[in-house]
Amino acid sequence: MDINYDTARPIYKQIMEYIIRKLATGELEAGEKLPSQRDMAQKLEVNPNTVQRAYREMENRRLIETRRGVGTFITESREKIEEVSQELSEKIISEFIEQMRLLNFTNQEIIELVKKNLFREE
Amino acid sequence: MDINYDTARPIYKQIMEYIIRKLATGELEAGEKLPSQRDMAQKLEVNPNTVQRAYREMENRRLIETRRGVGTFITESREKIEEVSQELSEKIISEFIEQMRLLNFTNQEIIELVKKNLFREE
Amino acid sequence: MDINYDTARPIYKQIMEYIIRKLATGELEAGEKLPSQRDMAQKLEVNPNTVQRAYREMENRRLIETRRGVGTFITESREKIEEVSQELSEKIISEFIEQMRLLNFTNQEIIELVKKNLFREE
Amino acid sequence: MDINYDTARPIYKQIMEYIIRKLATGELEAGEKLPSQRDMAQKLEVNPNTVQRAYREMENRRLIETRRGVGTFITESREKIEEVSQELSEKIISEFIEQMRLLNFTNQEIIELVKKNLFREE
DNA sequence: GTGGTCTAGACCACA
DNA sequence: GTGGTCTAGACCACA
Repeated sequence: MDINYDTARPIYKQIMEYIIRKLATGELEAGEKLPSQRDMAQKLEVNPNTVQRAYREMENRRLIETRRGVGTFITESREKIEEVSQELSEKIISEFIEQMRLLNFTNQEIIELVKKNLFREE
Repeated sequence: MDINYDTARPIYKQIMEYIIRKLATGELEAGEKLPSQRDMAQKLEVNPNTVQRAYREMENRRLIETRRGVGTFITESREKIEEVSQELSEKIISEFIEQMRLLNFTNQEIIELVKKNLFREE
Repeated sequence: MDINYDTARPIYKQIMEYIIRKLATGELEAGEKLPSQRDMAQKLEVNPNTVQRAYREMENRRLIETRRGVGTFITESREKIEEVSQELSEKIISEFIEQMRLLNFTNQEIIELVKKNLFREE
Repeated sequence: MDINYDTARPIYKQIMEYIIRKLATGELEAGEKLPSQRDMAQKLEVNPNTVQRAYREMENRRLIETRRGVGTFITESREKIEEVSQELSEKIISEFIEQMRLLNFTNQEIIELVKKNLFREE
């Protein structure tokens, strides 16, 4: 994972999205053990507080569970994982559309612009 | 214009984007006079300092020109306006695509998801 | 005369320096009549208040004299003119040297850099 | 550093030039950490907001990088530092020459006047 | 502890 | 009236 220190995007959110992406793409699975906060911090070269915050927020959303003395685990609930993954992509798409609408682009124009960009980058 | 006071998005950036959007859609034109800082602040119900910061950052980008004692004006350079407008939509689209790619969506899936969302909202 | 609206340099000072330069170079002479504030403002496409301020400051320095109902005149005192002209160039030079010294340039380096720039611009 | 509170020169610009001068003379180097906004403000006896503005403008020019929660650092790019240092002295010299030219001084006269002033001040 | 945003308000410079 | 600078201080986000 590449942490981007320049961007306005907070690091703890980058970590959360990194994990949710891994869930969405199947690289991480239900019940799997996550690296300890300490290890994760070291691996990402990031302050342990920052990892803690990311884990805490994911725990609040019931995406992960911390078992004292044992470690941190992805939830066993596949529904929960599915839900969070969906949420992430839904959010990305709807924010994108909202912003394009503010620029007065029509549906057709939005589709064309997306296509153009998808091809250009190949 | 709707200022969102709750969001993480700083007000001064919201003001900047509001003006850039108006330029992109042609509601504001090259050389046009902007409301004075005080008037804009009153209209948006924010502090004049906040408006000033938005104006100042746009001046640093050469998008607007301020003349002390006179007022604040959109640049005369249509190229500059075009450039900044393009930049805005380019940035929105490429960030969107980048995020979708990270989620392992294929080009085809991205297009389908965009279409689905565009129609659903109608 | 070209007024520069972009610069941080206030217009009224630009007007003052413009007139002092004309005195320094002999284009304007002792006792000569200046354009009325109104005419000057029109010629320079500038707010009459601005011209008034420039005239007022020059009057404070006894460089010009206003005779009510008659007009505004350069002082008759050649010494005064000489003094103000000198002052202007002295000020320009000593501020320049001070700034270069702050950058730790030696006398020799300053002279070399000035020479290089004088030639380059020819 | 001496802040001049009386002058027309804004404090935040004085801070910027102070730092750029330190870069130009090598007292500050690429990658180095700057004092925190609060510390710098206390040291200079100015308001933290004023320091922040100086830092922010330098960040806009990519001269420094700030990381929230971590601190403020000189850019790693030696080229950038070189560029900004050069810019500063270039600007000082060319503005000086421009003003002298307006007073109809010849190249030779400008050089003589500079020399005379450099020696007088010793 | 470190940076970021915002408000309220004073005072100034300029046109 | 219009923009520019600065202070004091609150509150937040992040590491």
